[in-house]
Amino acid sequence: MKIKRAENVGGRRTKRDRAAPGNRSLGNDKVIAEAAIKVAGRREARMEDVAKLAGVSAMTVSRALRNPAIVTPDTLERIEQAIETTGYLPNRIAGSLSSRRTNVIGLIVPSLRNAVFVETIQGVADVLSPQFDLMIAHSGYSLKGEEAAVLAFLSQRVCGIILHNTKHTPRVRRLIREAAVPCVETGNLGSAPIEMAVGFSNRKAACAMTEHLIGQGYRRIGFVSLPLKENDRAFERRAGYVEALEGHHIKVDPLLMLEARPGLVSGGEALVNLVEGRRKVDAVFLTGDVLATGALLEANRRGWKVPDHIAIAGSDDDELQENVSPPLTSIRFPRYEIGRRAASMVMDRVAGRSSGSAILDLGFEIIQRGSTKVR
Amino acid sequence: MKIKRAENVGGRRTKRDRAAPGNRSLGNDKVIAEAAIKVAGRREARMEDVAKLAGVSAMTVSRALRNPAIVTPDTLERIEQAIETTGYLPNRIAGSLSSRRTNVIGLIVPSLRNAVFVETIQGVADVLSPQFDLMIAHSGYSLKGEEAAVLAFLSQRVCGIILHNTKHTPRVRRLIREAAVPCVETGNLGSAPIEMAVGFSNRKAACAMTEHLIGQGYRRIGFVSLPLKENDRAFERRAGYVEALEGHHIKVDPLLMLEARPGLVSGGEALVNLVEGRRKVDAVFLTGDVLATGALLEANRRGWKVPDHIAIAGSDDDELQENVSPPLTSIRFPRYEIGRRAASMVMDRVAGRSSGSAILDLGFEIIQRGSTKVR
DNA sequence: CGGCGTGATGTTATCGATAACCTAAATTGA
DNA sequence: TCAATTTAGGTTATCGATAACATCACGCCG
Repeated sequence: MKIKRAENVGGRRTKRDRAAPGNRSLGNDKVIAEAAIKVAGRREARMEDVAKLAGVSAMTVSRALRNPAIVTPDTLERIEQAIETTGYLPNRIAGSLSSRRTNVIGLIVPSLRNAVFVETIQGVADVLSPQFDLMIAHSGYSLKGEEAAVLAFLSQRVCGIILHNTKHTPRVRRLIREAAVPCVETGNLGSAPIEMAVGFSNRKAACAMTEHLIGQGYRRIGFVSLPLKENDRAFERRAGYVEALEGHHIKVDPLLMLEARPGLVSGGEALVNLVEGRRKVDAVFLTGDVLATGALLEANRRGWKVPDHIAIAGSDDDELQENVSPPLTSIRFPRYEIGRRAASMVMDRVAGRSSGSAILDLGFEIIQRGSTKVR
Repeated sequence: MKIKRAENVGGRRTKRDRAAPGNRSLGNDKVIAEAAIKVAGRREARMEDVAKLAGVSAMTVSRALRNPAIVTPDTLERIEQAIETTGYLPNRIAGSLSSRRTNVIGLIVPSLRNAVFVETIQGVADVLSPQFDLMIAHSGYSLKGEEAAVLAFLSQRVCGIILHNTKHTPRVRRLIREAAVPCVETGNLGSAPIEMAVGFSNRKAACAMTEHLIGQGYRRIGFVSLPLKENDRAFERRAGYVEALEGHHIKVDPLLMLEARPGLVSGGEALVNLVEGRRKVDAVFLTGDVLATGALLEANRRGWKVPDHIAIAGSDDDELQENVSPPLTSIRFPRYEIGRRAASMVMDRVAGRSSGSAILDLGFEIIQRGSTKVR
């Protein structure tokens, strides 16, 4: 991709070239130039080339591309023709520098390995294209990683940022504010957003599920989440679980609260730990990744009757949880919709169609299925 | 983001500004300027500002940022200090235009909804960052969609392209060749790549699985794939299935070959269609998305013994197929590794560390588990 | 001791587009 | 009918960095 600017051929002319034309053989120079062009391949067409061919100025070509309505149909056609024959491809880098505005939206997710983030990405991508381009980075679940990604995006002068997280380093908050880039945070609603936020309350959702279980008559309810460290989602969910228990005057037992690494196997292990542990449990609420599904599959393997021996509830409902046997009681978050909304909020702000802060709570749904019994 | 260049404040000075300073009150102008700056917020620092503060030229700052080793430690420190106090953030748009080279790699996948593509993306992202930024577009499984994405990427002047697909429109092939952008195609190996390719042969893999089933004693083997239209992966896999049968002189029965939409439910339906159809079947090979898992879950729901009543084999092995009961016999493709390799191939080419075409076959693995019986 | 590489830094022109301003012809309207 | 406005398009300077070349001060060596 990198073409050496050999001999200034077809490229920049230094002052000296013009100032001292006599310091070398002109004829010879031209020969060298043509050879070099051949070696480097045909130089790509610029707007100027298109303009010349169409008999107009570059500015008119620029206008024709961005707002065809303001040029004469006749001129427009000649320009289109010229674009065709030159094979011209607009250079958005140059356009962005000049207009001080890109059409790239930056999106940062904790990881691409986790399907729940991907659903949101798809929502974002569906709404953005084809008007905007999407740049994606992953933070690796770390705040420092997020900061690095934000810095990279700001250097790229993205015109908007979507963060799949609502917890950030102070520097990230400051950088985004100072750059005055439209920013939407998605996912857990709770703390004050940098600017706009769309998502749901993990605390409320976990609280609602726990209350639902209590409502079904369960009293010894285990809770499993991903590790709480630097994971505000898991943290909030546990808070919701505790809140529900306390609200119903059920003792909160630390031995019933586990952290598990992501993965099916890990979910199964957590279930076994709880069921075979020192405390009696009648239901387990596993939240995050595929923990609940893993728990159910493990219960099936061991022949534990679900929900009679042990009830299992999950979160982040997906097609899989719906189709295992018995199907899992779960929480459905509108992840795809969150992506779509986040994208349109950024787009609106970029286009100047909205301003001010905004928080959009899209809620959640408790879905009762066969893995917990109905009173 | 878009700041109006009001009154030329702090911005461009037109010729007239300099040529006719007398056409307005200078003193007043300055007041307006300061007011406007306040409204628009502090103007962002440029390299020039940093340079001035550090008492060097902009070029030295540029050098310090890109190759710190070539500036004096003393100068470097002053520059770092100046960057700190000005809050300078490099403008990569400007840098890219000037150097005619970006640090953005474009990646096009059919869809983000499908986990198998995401695994490759993660591989790409892990290798690319932090040196390169990643731009992602989805084609929506259509060749025209891919073409649009390629055009957008070329306009952004990405320094490399990774296509998760090996079938393209002629225009795409031509555009990428003409732009001379390093390009890697991932996934199905078969046709001649645009430049480089890394992946596996879907045909060989499906053939191997079918032969494996034949080796286990199965003779009436059903085959289910995603719809073949515009999906070279599904197409190739069916070809491999047919090839294996023919190689063993087993009659190829069109009634045993089904196309199914993606999704667990769809896989279950396909299984039922085959098992309850007019033809006897003793094994079904479902390839693509989560069809095989869906089939197994449906068999469990109906109480069909797997593998005694019906054997089930899948492809695109994942943690889920490994953990259902019975665990699924499947094909494992090194998707994450493919992403990593694709990324390094592009990076090498961008850095000029390699050249010429390359095809890398990372193969596959047949994994025998409980859903098919062992002879 | 003078010439000459070498290493650190400065100067200039340029990358390819667009904002802001400008002009001339066409159109309107009173 | 002729000034006022609109329309279509041209001109110029600029966005913020970097490539290529220029320079200048050393230190080294024969």
